[in-house]
Amino acid sequence: MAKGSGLSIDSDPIGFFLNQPIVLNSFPEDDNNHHYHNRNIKWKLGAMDATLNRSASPTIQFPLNLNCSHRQDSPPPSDAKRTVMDEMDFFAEKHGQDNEAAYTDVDRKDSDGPTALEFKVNTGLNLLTTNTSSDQSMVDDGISPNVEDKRARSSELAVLQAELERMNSENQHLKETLNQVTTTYNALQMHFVTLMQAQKAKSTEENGMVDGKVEVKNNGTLVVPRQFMDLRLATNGDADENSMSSSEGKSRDRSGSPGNKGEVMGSKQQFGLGKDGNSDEVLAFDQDKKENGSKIGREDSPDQASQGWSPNKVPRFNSPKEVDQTEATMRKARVSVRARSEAPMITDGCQWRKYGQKMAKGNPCPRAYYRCTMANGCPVRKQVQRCAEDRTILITTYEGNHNHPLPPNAMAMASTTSSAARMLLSGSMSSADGLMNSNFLTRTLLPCSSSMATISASAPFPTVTLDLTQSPNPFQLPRPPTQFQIPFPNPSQTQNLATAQATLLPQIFGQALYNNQSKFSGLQMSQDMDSSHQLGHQPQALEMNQGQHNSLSDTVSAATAAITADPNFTAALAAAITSIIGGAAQTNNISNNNNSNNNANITTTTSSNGNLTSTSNSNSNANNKISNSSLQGN
DNA sequence: CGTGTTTGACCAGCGC
DNA sequence: GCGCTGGTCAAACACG
Repeated sequence: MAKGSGLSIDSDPIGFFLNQPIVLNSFPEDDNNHHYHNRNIKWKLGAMDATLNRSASPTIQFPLNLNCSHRQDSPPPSDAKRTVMDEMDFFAEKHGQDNEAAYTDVDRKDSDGPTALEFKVNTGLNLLTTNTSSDQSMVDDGISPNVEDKRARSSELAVLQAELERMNSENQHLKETLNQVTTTYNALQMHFVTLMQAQKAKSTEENGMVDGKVEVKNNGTLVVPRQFMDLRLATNGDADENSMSSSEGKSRDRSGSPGNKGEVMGSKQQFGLGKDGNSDEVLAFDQDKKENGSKIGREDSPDQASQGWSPNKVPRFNSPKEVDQTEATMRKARVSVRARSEAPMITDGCQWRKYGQKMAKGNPCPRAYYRCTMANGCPVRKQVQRCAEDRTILITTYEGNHNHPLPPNAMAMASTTSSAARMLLSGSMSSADGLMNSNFLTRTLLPCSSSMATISASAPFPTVTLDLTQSPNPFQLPRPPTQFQIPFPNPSQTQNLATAQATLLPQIFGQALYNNQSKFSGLQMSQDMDSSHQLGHQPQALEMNQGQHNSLSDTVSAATAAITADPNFTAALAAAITSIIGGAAQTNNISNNNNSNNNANITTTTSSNGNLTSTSNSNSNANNKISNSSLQGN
């Protein structure tokens, strides 16, 4: 099996081009949609400015503005109503009907009239008119004794202004995000085109896309690699990947000339994405390998491979500060999946190469280290270790995001881990406090606390543990009581069970969004659209529900975004879980479903020991030496 | 022969 | 500085 070089990824050149990290990218795929967002943003900005201006004006009545500003829940206005309404509705794109109800009184009045344009202009005027009754009294009363009212209004006005400013900044942020997405989208589109062309020309040409320089001589098009890089850098997810990969610093240095490698790596990594099936790119990679003189297995192409995932390592990327920070954080984020499995590893759809094994303190079972080999520079690593307490439980800890397309059956786990990691990071980013992470997740995932996702704020890196093992046997999970138990289908094989369960997690996260459309509908829409576009068509995705699959990663990303932004996400998540509980069985096409009682638990706890739950004391003397025994014990 | 695994050695961070 | 530990490297080995 040629690992690095070819694999079978070729089968799906483009389909999985979008990985979690790029999720947002898809969103603009639909031109209409894209434009739509742009418009919204502009509108919102414009409206806000207008509002501010108005507010400045002595004649304007703020109450009206206020109404507008609070209409976040309202849906996107029809074109006729765009003006002020849009401002509020940026997030509520989907809620068509609600909008109507949400419109301010003023708007309603205006809306009565068919004239759309007038609204815009009149909004201010209307305000006057509208408020007239009350306000005018005030104005007229300039003479009136209600000076206090004026003061109250002025103070209110100040508040509103502050609010507006806040929203303005928010809009700015959104705008930037949109730009990124747009950029990404363009890049992807270009890449897609390139790939298509490459496919055609493939047989005849082995063009030299070496290293980062993808000179598309033959195709006459783009600098594919670069675009990818941009993509990844541009998007959030990217940061993850980059960060992960970049983190590998030190060890690499050891093996190879650090200087050059670092740079080379950078470019290469990005190319890693290129593997999507473009044989050309793959070849390029191989060449790189040879040049580097490293084994294939060692993807060490100095780049990524070397970058161990050890938290200590310092990112070498030249990426922007932001990225660095993000990387630093992402690098540390880990997602641990506890699953009951007899197999040495749970099937997550990815290809892994074992690069180490050693005894870990506190666990008689050796810990195995794996590296993703689906792409040369894929920074994803995972540790597999059996639970000391219950050897039937396999603990798989993932770190990093794949920088390459994933097969359908790998998407589930990847999405799950990615989303969990992002959630974790989202919390950390906002709080910048490790402890906050746990709190955040606790709040988010398990408002009530408990056992499905375990968050460890201790340890060098934040870790989220998704516990998919809930067993009927009480002893097996010496864990806190389960708060949410999501009935997962019960595949006949334990291994599948783990995967299957993991598959649903993203849905849960994503579902929260759906239940919280008022703010995240925008993302959702994009996702939905994406799912149908996703650069590609992913024939392979057929195994799972296609739509489900396609939207999976997107949904996860959106969920992450939601978590980050929405303080009320907990409620949304709870609702999502509730809904999923009802429909999980149907939505998930996991075969062999039985109605058994297998449940997946998300536990929120803080382990003192780092990641996984504190295993007992069994053998504290474990040396670093690797024992060949038995991780794979079965 | 190519690929993946094993495993002793090495390195870095951390606590004492 | 020392020891412990986690993580990775890379030569040797195994396998098809």
